[in-house]
Amino acid sequence: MADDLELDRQVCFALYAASRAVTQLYRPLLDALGLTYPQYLVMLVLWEHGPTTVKELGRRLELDSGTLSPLLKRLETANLVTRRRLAADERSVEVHLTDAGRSLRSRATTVPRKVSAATGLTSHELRSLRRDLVRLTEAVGSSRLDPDQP
Amino acid sequence: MADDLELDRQVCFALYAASRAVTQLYRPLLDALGLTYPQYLVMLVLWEHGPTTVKELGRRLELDSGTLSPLLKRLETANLVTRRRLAADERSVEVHLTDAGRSLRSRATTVPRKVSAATGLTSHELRSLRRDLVRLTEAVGSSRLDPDQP
DNA sequence: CCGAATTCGATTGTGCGCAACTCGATCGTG
DNA sequence: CACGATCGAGTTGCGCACAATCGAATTCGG
Repeated sequence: MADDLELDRQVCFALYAASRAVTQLYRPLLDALGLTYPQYLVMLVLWEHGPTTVKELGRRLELDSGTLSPLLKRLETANLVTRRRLAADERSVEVHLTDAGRSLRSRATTVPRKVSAATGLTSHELRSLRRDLVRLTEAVGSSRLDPDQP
Repeated sequence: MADDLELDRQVCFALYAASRAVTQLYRPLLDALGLTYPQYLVMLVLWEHGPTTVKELGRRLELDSGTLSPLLKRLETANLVTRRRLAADERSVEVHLTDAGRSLRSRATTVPRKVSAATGLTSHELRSLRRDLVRLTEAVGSSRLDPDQP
């Protein structure tokens, strides 16, 4: 019905708009570090876990090599990471922080607090929002919608 | 601190991942209609409100002309919309549905129900999630973070 | 072992998002 | 009315996302 199509903009569009708005919030902070938001996510994984294969980055960030390969190439050009093939499995590439990549961490520590303050939500609301979003992502990830089914 | 950087992936990453997961959920349904998700949003506005200027589409969808102009050109090539300058203000371009664009609406009516069913959330949870997302978007939209401020 | 299937990463091509810019139309002020 | 400022679209350039494909390395089944 027409009503369904009007209502449709409610949750899904809200999610789409919120995600872009938050990315915009990060932009000036990350510009100062010379990073984009996806690049920042990669750096977060490397800061937290150390050397990580491309496959593992893809698993943690839910991104594929078509996104990660050129992104990592740009981080390498920026002298923040290096890549090397694993001796144990020459198919795998492990991403390592450079000294510059490691030292960038200290300049990034103020980012999360600024962002969460700007959201205008309490930490309780943020936690509740996160829980719903994770549930949504998990439920949606296991669905394969068929356009011909009801 | 290091802890902050780990926590940072919590809400913001959840939002980023959920948004992409939901877009993936739409993809097979919209592929059957020959639309991308942003194109579908434009069609929703046109189905609901009729002829709309590019500026008004941008206001409703929070997209700028750099995104909308090429998107509308593709919808025009697909024969779903036409564009014409307003006589009253030659700067403005009004977007109109073609007959094919109007008739696509009936094939889109099943999309919202399929998507909301696949989210695995109750309608109450979806409403609560939407409310938080809208608040987040509004709070974030009025913030301009300065990398040099605390 | 050995050939087929799988895995990993990179590449290609398309379509956003968004900043920065251009250009013509319009508006505001003197 | 003149003219500088502003406005609305469009264009350009860059960096994702993601589907599809490729090639090399590895694993698996017979």
